[in-house]
Amino acid sequence: MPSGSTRTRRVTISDVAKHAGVSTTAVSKVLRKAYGASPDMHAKVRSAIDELGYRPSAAARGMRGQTYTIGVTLPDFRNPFFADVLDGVTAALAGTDYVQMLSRCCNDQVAEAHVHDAMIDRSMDGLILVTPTGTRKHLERIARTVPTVVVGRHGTATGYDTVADDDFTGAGLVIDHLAALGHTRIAHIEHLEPSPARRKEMPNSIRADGYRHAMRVQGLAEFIDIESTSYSREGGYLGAQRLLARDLRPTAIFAGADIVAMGVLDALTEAGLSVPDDISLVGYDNTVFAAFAPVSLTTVDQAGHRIGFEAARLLLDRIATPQRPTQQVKLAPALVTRRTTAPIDG
Amino acid sequence: MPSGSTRTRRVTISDVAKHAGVSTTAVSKVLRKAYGASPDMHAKVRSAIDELGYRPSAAARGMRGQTYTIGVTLPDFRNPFFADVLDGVTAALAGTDYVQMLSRCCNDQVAEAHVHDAMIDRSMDGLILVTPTGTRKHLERIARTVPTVVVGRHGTATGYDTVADDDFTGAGLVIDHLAALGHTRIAHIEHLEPSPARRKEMPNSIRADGYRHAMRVQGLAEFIDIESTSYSREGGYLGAQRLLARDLRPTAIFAGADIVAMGVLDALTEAGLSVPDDISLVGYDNTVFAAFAPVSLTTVDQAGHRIGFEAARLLLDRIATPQRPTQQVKLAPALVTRRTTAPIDG
DNA sequence: ATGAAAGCGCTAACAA
DNA sequence: TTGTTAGCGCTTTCAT
Repeated sequence: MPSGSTRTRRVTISDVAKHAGVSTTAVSKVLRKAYGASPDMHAKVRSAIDELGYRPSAAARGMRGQTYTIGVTLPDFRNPFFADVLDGVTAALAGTDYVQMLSRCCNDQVAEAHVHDAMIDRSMDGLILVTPTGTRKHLERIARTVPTVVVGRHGTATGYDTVADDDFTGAGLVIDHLAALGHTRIAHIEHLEPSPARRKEMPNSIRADGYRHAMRVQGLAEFIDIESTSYSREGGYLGAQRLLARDLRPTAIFAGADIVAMGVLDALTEAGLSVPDDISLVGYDNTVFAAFAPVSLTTVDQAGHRIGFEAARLLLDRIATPQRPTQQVKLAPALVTRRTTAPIDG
Repeated sequence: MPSGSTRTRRVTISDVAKHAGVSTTAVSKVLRKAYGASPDMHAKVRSAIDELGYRPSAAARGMRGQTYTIGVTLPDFRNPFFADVLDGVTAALAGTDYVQMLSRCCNDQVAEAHVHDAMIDRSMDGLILVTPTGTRKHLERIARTVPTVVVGRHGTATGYDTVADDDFTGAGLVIDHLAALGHTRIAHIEHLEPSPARRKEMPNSIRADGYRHAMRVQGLAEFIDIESTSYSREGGYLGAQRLLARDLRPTAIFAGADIVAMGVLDALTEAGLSVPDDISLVGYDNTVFAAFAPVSLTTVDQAGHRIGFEAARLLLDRIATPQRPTQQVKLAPALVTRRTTAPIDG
């Protein structure tokens, strides 16, 4: 709000039009690179824009056309994996007129819905929702309102595109690796998924499914052992404590996420157990934390950068062609072997 | 953009007005809790809003009044300290009509300016800039356009409020602690600040000043030893490597930030040195990473949550009273002693 | 290829 | 206390 004394009126499209001696329509066309403006017109308008230091008001644009704003929602700013995703989005948006604005979703359905609403209220042109917790129905409703890409959830939606890591395969990579090292008592700490409907979509559930499947394929069905807590440091700590209390404790733990592995390490340190001598540990995400030398965690790289890049690419594509059929992109994970896994008799 | 088939027109203020049998002005007043609407009017409008599921368009609001959007810019999403700041902002905004939108600033003056412009273009009501790298002049210009609070920079500005940790004192806490443990060869890894103008404002420079000052006070002037790299893991790694190459290597390292300490630990692990037996290490920020059991880093808590909270509080205050004199809030840091520091002869 | 004019959904003077 | 009305800065028909 201009406050009389200091704040000055913004340069508007009509200032530019007047300065260039053309109509506001012409300026608008140049701004949007729309059809119907001669090279001459372009030049005149461009220089007027530069001279006056004009910048279009996104608010005003939003009332009729686009705001050139992409909204991105994240469940958590502490998990460094998401920073990789954001980098990918940034890379895909570089060179376009689009700007990304972020919000945290709080891992809570109501708060999440508010954030989505807030972005829609602000006329954002498209949304990238990273591992949202909302119901399928809610997501479909959002997607009906604004072009949307959902990251990290599986399944085929009718209204939005999805980009996800192939968590099923990723979990398999972990189990195969541990089995090859001679481990049999391989336990898993999962993020509890209370909603049966979402169990088919959420990465945490898929990872647990992949764990079960791979254990069976390896002939280790009888050793399947899952602790359900949450993808958080506390969840890892609690899950590990319970696993250590078993009569025959596991020789390897597959934590569903690096952040969970952090909690596991807290518990193991406390119990005086060393990794990998006493117990092997694998995470998931390949966050910067996993690469940290004193930790050096074996984990699964799910290519956060590429996930973000693909999501943004799909979104721009959908903004341009809202009618095209939805796409599901699944990216292949890769095992990153470090120093928290060792042969069983090593 | 509505695409004909599926997307439906949004409910507008006139729909609500019609439904409630009142004027749009009345609805607007109720929305803004403005003066001049009877309780009766309130009730009628409220129920119409609920029945129709109306939500105001921020774009339209932005053209005349407020957008109820606070823009927050961060230099880096990987440093978990900033998550604490964001939590504080969120806490202060809870219960208000304001929503925060984030953007990364990339630690680059040009990119940063673009982000600031993007937020201004989107008619945000206020900006919280967390450790921006721009010049003082640039910041003053932003503040002349929109109410602004700058976090993490020192000095008295005429146009914007500031909230910062007392970095000078914080560095002193570290040196006093290490000196009390008998250390004399205490080295520091700082973030290089090329601009002389900003050297008086940036937290990194102030921490280095505090280090020098405290060393002198402790009678350790001759041992002052600074490596200039950057506040990043790579910076810590590089700085530590250089320090370890000294003829007489330091017995303690004060890393300017926890993230730097991470890099130092990488280098120490690589060199086969153990902490704190071979060398003591202190960070700055008290991020979650520092509390992580296998690390257990002694560090300085700069109360990120309170910093964010105060910043948001000041901003809302300035939005309400643009003319009030600027304020500088400086928060006292506290040393958190953990397991990376030990007596020199321990 | 260009411009005039209508209108997007709100807020804020002003009138009643 | 309430309603009428004029824009805010753009985009978009629709003439020319």
